[in-house]
Amino acid sequence: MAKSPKISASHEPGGLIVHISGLLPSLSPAEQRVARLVVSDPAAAARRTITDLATAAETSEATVIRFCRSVGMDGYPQLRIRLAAEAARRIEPPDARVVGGDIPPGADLAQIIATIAFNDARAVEETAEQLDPAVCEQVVEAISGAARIDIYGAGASGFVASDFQQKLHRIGRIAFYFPDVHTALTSAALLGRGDVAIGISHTGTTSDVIEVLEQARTRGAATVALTNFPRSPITDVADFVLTTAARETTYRSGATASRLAQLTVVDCLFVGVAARNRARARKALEATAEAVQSHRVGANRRRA
Amino acid sequence: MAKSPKISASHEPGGLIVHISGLLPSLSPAEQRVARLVVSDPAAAARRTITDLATAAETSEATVIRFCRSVGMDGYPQLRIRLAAEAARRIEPPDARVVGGDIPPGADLAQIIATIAFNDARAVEETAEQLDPAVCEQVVEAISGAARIDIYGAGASGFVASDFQQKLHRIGRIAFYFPDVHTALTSAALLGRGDVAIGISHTGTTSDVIEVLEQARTRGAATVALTNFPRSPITDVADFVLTTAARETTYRSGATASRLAQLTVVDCLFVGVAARNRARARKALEATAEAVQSHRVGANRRRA
DNA sequence: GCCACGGATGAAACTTACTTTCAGCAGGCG
DNA sequence: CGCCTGCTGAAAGTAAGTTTCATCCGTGGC
Repeated sequence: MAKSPKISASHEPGGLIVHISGLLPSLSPAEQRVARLVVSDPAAAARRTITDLATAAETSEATVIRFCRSVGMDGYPQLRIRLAAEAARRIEPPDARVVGGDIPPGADLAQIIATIAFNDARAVEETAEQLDPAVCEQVVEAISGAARIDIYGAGASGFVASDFQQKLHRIGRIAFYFPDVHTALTSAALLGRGDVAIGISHTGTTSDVIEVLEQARTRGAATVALTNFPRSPITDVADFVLTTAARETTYRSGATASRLAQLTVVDCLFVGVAARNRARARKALEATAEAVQSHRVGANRRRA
Repeated sequence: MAKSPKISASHEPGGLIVHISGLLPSLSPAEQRVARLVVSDPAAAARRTITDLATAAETSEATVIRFCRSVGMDGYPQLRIRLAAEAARRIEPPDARVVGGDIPPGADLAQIIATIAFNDARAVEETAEQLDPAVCEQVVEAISGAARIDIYGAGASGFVASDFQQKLHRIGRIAFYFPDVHTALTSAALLGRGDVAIGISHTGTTSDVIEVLEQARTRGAATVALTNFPRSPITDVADFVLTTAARETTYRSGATASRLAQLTVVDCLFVGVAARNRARARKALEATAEAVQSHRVGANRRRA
């Protein structure tokens, strides 16, 4: 036994494949044939049955088992699983999707999907990373204690504002959203100390939203700005500034990345508020879910 | 695909786990127990023998096999290998953020943010992975050639529907969204061959949306469903099925993950449509951007 | 309320895959 | 030349995976 009673650790930490390659010369001829097959295409080997692999290596099943033991595995099934895992790991990481990049003219849909998803996911992750928990905490506290919450947003950001309003409403907070500037201004004029006003604007330059937020601030409400640009005008009228981290999206992406980033922030605030009073929030959510139940039809189909 | 000449394809190239999550509600109770075990710890499942897994799921081996078939595998060994590969691919996120998991009661805001962002980003990525480009392509083609596009969605999905409508409108496509069922039904009744109707429902069980989509189909329009559950009722009335891959979100997350996933799909379709006629789309977008310019105030501040 | 039906389920029979045993055989050495 | 040693595959044995089938349970029709 040239190979074994040694305490050289059947460790093989990094790569099983590498480990096998290293052991190759110390294996018997028949086992080497098996090893070569395995090393050259681990994924394919993982798919084969032991008989299959034995045949391919022009040897018997017994030899394959011996090979498994030689490389430190308990048996063939274990080897198979390890191989599958190895093979999966060494799959090329996503190709050259330029972050924040444009979509090349010749791109097919699969590429488009990959690029968009990559950028969208990145926007969400990066937004979360740069969010200041301390500021969030303060905003959550303000919202939790507010008598009333006004949320402003125009265009695309209006969707997010509306979403936020709905969320807060569902857990029993008094929140409003106004699709119309004039109504919003009127409402802002009625805010006072103890109320909260939230303005959402990706660019931070939407005059309508800024104006309304400013009005709210004058009246003594705590103002919150949600924007992608920490130095944009909207931040001048905000007590608390929360920023998203969507890279400047090209016109083609439809600005969805910024939308997703905003929604993520909104979700964080929402969950933060809900967490402050679990019992009440849970109850409210269950009640609202119950309410739409009659508008749902039977369950999913079984089988194919 | 035993069910209809549907174009939705048992695709699942990206994530097997995700695929299983989506199918979960369409599985029988015993199979669901198996599925939950598998989803919650794929790596562990891969290590188990079929008998072992069956015991853990408090069921018989036969059910495990049935489960394998239900999710599109040939048998248990194949599932095992795929599972091992999947598990290896997803480099375990360092800390204990349970995917799709609940937020622990004691969590501070920083944890909440991290958890939410992680789940949201994952939903976006996984949705993109399992999207079938071929189906997308067909939908894009249908939209591009449509005389008119109706988009339906209720509640949270209504936001997405509305967003989609606005996007298409911005690049000069004739698209409509109806917040009200009656109006929607009326509109659907006026659709015909060459028109496209798109129904959005996370659960796939929203009767209002299904009803309207069915009406549209009867009138000869091409129907598209966007849902998280590939076997849900809405897919019965759809010519094309597009699925999102948001894991079942806990009540606390406010279902934002599913929203983001839907938006991502919508964005892909939008970009796909826009890419079909770059010049025209670009021009339209520039014109619309121009239009809101007067509602923007001066640039961002420099310095601190 | 009863019955027929269909789907879900696990026990058991069955098949296939994996593992062990063992005898043959090739090469090396006295 | 004969014996030993270690490699090897055939075949036996065991465990894992798969199929079949009887039972059970809920549903809807009469």
